[in-house]
Amino acid sequence: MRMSQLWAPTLRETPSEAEVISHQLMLRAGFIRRAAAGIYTYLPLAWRVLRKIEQIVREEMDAKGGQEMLMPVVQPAELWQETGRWDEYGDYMFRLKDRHGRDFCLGPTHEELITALMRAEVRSYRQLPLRLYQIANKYRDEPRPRFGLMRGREFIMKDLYSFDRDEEGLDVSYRYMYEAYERIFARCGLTTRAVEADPGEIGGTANHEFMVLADAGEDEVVYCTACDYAANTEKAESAPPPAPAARAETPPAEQVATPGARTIDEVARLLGVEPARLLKTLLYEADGQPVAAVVRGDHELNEVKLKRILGAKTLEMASAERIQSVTGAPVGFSGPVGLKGVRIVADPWAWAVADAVAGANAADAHLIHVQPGRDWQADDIADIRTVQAGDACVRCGAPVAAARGIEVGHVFKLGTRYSEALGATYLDEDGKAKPIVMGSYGIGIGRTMAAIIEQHHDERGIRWPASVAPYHVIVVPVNYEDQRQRQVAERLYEELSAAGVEVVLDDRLERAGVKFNDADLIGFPWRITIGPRALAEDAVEVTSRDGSLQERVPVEEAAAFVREQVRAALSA
RNA sequence: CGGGGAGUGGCGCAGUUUGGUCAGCGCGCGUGCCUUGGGAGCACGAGGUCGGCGGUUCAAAUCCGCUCUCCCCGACCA
Repeated sequence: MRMSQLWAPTLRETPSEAEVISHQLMLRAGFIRRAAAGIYTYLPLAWRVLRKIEQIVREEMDAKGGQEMLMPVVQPAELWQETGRWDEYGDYMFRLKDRHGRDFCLGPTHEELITALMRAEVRSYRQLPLRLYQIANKYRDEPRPRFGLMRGREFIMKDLYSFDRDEEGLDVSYRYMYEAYERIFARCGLTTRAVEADPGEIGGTANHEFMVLADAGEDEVVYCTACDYAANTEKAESAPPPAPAARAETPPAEQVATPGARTIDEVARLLGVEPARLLKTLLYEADGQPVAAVVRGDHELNEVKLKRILGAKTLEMASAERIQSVTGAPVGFSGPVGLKGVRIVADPWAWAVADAVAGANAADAHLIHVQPGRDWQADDIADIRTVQAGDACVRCGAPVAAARGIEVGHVFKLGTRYSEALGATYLDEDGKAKPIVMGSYGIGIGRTMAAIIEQHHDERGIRWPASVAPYHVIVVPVNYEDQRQRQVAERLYEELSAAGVEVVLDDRLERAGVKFNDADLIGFPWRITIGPRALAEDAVEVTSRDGSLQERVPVEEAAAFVREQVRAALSA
């Protein structure tokens, strides 16, 4: 490809809409353009990268017995009504009606459709297992599209569904996918970490998220510094508090005035005690019912955990009015002592504070010398706090670390939730109809591209790993109008093309600086520079974008040399 | 949805407080000359219903009302 022909509209300035580096660079390097919020056109360079990622995904899916297919984007409402997700999805789903007024949606995922397919087609255990996948657009009307391709409303996803006879079969499919994912992301040049995750609404027994560690990540993960425990913070477990020593005598609880002190910090400072001695009491409404969650003053409540423990469909913080009516005190003075008509959930660490300070449920007052069991009771004592860096690992006790992550893949054991809802059964050897045991495995293709950029860039632009680079090499004659330079450039371009190397010739009549900057911005892994300095010795300069290579190579050997570099990198 | 911010040539922005020589700057774009090792220089030039609708006024980018879109912070997910 000649640069004069390649449509890569690079921008000198960063469009103001872009917040994270991958989004900025994709815009600036001429990879994508926005069509609407969260909806993008992939320009030629991006499409080449996406196709390469897809190809890696295909190869690894096929290697694990996956078979590619393609399902419709437009899906009938009936299937979604059968599983109840037509209502559950709410505004999240793009909906439309056909000319007859029948309801459809743009598929946000394909469990319903493919399970209905299995229901219609699979009769016998002899037809199982099946692992079917597609790479297709998904549609989710995100409340807040963000960060370019990181969170779009239309996005490309690989989704594979496994269908097995039983749990053992599912275990095999799951392990296959897990292994395939590790290979896929490694081949894309990504450093990922598989973490345990909250299954959310989809349900199921086990699931892992594949996280790319990057500052731009929307998730937080914690991982053990010693063992291999790693989990999404929303699900990560805390090690329980050490068993209390012989319980010291706590003086009787006593109310003290704390005028205006509402926050943990304010109360701690006013009373001269550590935040860890305080009880933080947060009031929520779970499915409309008031709930008090008690965590230690220096801990954070984890709403996902609380929601799961309560088994609630909705969970939101109570309004100031609600708090006033439930506790009899304004916001900032709630405490578990004497709370009536409220379900109290206490974190074990809060429950373990023997001589605590808590809100008095009265304006401008707190209680000191509060003792669990004596002064207050909990309806549930359960892990509801957010793990923090430095906490003891739940598995081995070593300190855990925290990092931000981008979720690029998610593997789920679904079990029989969908097959039962939709009646997808097979006849087993014993002649009995049994629900198919399912798994679901997604990879965000566009998000993977964004994540690669997050992990591979510098101040000049993108630094594509060779495996997914839109092109491998750019040939840059410093001055294309110079006869000699032009001849050498054209020759190398042809030799490399003939050798199967994906090469771009920058034949534009631009100044060298412009060409170098575009090359760095777009991120070609290798550059061959043809200029008077090296040419005086019948040589050209070969450099790699990551800075690891910088060599003067004779013109005669240049094509072979670069071809070998590319070959070696691709087979690595 | 709640809270904040922004819509002015392709991109980045000024101008809005205090209506009236405010349709302006930089980059980009076109033509010519010149130049060619890290986004050169000179000259000429094209390009904007100031997001939209409606009001106030002699006069609106500027004031008022409505509306659309986008971005950022909180609850979801590949």
